[in-house]
Amino acid sequence: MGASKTENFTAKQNQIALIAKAMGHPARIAIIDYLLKVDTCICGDIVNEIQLAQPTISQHLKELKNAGIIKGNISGTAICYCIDEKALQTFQKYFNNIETKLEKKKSNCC
Amino acid sequence: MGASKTENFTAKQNQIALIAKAMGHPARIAIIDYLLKVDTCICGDIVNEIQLAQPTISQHLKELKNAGIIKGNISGTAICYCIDEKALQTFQKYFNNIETKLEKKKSNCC
DNA sequence: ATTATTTATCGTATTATTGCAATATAATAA
DNA sequence: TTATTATATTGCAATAATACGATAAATAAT
Repeated sequence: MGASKTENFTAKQNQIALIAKAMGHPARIAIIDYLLKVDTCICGDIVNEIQLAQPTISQHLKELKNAGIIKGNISGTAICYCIDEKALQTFQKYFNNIETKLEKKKSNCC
Repeated sequence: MGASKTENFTAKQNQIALIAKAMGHPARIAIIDYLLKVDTCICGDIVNEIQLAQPTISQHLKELKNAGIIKGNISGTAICYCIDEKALQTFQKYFNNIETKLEKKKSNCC
């Protein structure tokens, strides 16, 4: 693409967009869902859970990690991934703020 | 890209990813922020607010509309856009669910 | 040391996104 | 009708994302 003109926007806007973008793929939502379901942090059986090739899953994990949504821990030959709450909490705060603003405004164009 | 294999995922996962994807660009976050700031629903001065060409803004508006995040209303030659709360509420529900699950699990891999 | 296991990286084909100039469309105003 | 105004669409170039086969890297087991 033409690169996004990130310099036109605030740091906050770029940060929120980054997290949202990382969540903008069903495979990555499925990974998040799975990590929330299994109470212990799970590594490579995500490949079995989701019908995508191992390199593809690895790539998705990398993007979630870059966005700060998950974190990993080496454990033998495997790597244990789990949710990193910080990014999700940042995003939730943004959403709670949106809801507060929506409640205050009753005007609606349609 | 290779097309996303949406058929591998649940309707819910695809829906959440769709909304997140629409929010995955700082210009679109800026548009949402602006629509929340101006209490009356505003149309084309988004172009003045954000330093991008008019066709680019129009395209971003289209994507937000497709995701159900905003809605528009023809008003003379202008079009009045405003937040459509439904999609955002769907997303927030998903997030509140995540937070509930995170609170219940104290285990952490790192 | 050799082999098995697990995850990451590389290379590449395919498709999607970003951005804008040019142009089209639609409603209003003159 | 002929501008004027506001928004959408088209077309295109540049770049990013998706997916996977092949391969590498790193640890564990034999």
